[in-house]
Amino acid sequence: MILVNQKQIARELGISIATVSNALTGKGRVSADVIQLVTARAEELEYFPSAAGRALKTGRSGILGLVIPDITHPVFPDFAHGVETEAEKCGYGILIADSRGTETGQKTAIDQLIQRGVDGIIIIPTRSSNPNTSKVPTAIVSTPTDPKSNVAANHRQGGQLSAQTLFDLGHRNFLLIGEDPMSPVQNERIDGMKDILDGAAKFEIYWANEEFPDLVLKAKEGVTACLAVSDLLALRVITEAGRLGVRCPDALSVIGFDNLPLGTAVRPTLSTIMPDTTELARRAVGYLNSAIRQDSDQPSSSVVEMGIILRESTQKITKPTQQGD
Amino acid sequence: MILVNQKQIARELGISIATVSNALTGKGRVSADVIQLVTARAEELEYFPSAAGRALKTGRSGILGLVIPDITHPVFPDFAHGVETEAEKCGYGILIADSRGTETGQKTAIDQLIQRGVDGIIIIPTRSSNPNTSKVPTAIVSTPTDPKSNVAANHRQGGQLSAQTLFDLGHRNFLLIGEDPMSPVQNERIDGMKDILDGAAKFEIYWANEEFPDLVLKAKEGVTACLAVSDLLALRVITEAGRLGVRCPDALSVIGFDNLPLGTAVRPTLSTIMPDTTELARRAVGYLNSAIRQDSDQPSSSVVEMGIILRESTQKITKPTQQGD
DNA sequence: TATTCTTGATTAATCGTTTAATCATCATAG
DNA sequence: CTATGATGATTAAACGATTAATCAAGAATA
Repeated sequence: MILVNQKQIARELGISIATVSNALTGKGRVSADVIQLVTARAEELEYFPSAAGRALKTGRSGILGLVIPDITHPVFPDFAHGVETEAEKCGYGILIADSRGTETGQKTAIDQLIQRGVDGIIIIPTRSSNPNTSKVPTAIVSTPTDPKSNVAANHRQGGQLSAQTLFDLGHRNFLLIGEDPMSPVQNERIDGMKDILDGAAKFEIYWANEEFPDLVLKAKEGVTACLAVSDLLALRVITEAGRLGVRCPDALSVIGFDNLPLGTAVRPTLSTIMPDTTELARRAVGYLNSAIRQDSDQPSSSVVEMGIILRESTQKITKPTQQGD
Repeated sequence: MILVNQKQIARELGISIATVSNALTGKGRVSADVIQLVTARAEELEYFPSAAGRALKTGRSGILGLVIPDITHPVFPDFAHGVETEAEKCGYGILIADSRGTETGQKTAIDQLIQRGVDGIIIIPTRSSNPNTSKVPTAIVSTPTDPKSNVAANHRQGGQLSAQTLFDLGHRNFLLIGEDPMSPVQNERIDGMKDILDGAAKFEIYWANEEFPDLVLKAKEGVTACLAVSDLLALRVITEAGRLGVRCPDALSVIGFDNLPLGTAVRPTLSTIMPDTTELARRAVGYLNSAIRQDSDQPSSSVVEMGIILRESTQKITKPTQQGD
């Protein structure tokens, strides 16, 4: 397999290398027929410009770095997919690096990427970390309350959507379930729920890492709806309820977050609040792209609204809420 | 931010560029004190060798490509994580490309990666496709029955493990549930189950895409165990059973595949057959690495055994099987 | 006819690193 | 005292693409 480069094309056609380059990139002054000739020959020989050669001269590698705290986090695949397709549209490839959730891991991941010559980096930061972003354009995908965030999903609005939807279905006695009270994302979701329910309905908050509610007891107390901060948690609620004889959605409506694949596998299928990861990815890449090109008219931060997918796990309340204990 | 390169270090120390390069790579003949001097100065200036410059000269980019049919496939994250950590150990970065499950997508993804100068490619091929592997070293991660496969998980043995485990718990009347009868992976898993059960127990096979079994009826017919080819399917079985009043695991033991995160969220928690994706990734990278270095003593194909994780969804049979219908 | 413009192509330098070839210096051996 | 070697450093040529500067030749203008 002989390596085919511009030199070879130039030699075969008896012209200079510069003309080949100009013909292929359409930059200098080249006659139409020479362009024709060169592109045809390049096609025949299956010529691909050398990434290294081009990068060296232009100082741009055409590669973006993607730093994620935990590749196994369920939100990641959709996001990565979006980043990848959007990046491709802009002519970029995606180099992934896992920060393993630690701040030092994040630092080395970023350094690695810079070392490999990426043109820019998309970072989903580990909790409350301060990624060093001086050496290369950066897009930070975090939460709306994070001041460093460039792109974020509106978790709070998602929480509002979650609560409002079930409120509108007639529910007035809620269980709000988070997992980790230290998680900013989960707290924002819970805050959004509270925005709607405060003063308008009865509700209790549980953090599953600390204590999981007794669903039978809660049902007896009049709870008819459960708002979970994640689909995994919602799944736990549904199945726990099922085994305890609290029928879902007849006796208990449940809604989750993130639109995981499990949502269509579980019975009843799971209603969920869905961050538009594709849009998130588009904005992150778009932001980064114009940061690289130094388009200064770029918004410093944008927030993506969440949507809802209604399935079987949520339904209109069937019996009036027992307001008493 | 001034770009710091070997030239600058050389100028500052009043020595030649070649000496700087030699000192840093330890290749030519350089006195110990000069090495000391150069490395110290490089450290101070935070010098990083230019990936482009090095790649151009050496013809190696230090980057591996990873082609996956569907980034949202639940097995992917673990695998990608393994590939990434293992690659880093060997000094490689990982460029991901999504083939979108189509053969043309796969072809363009591979071309893209080659164009970007990757040193090798790991491919999880789309169904029964023939990835063109001529231009660059390739490791194909497929199934043991795929003749092109270099690394594979032993799905059949996994199926055997699944069936044997429940057989050993006393079950004699099985439901085998797949999703897509066209999937090689699922068929191999089912074949493995049949290896154990054929002649030793009663069993029926259902493909959920075509028809989902009536679990109440099946329970009445004496079925006590359900072997699903994926955790998602197992989840559906568990929750479907739950809603129909077939108690799990008391009346029905269920086991899945892939060790998805949902397995610990669902109640009862889900027993599962687990492909060792970390090991798979290690072997894929290892294979590719030695293919790149042209170590010819490389096994052409290796198969990774599957393991099992026992949780609550499987248990010893409580009542004797009703053999008759 | 001499001059300027335009067009199309070539030269040569450059990006940062590696590496073969060369050179200078000094020590050792003949 | 000269030849040989070893050592440590330098020169210069790559790698492949891009691009500013230059050049040649024909067309248009004065």
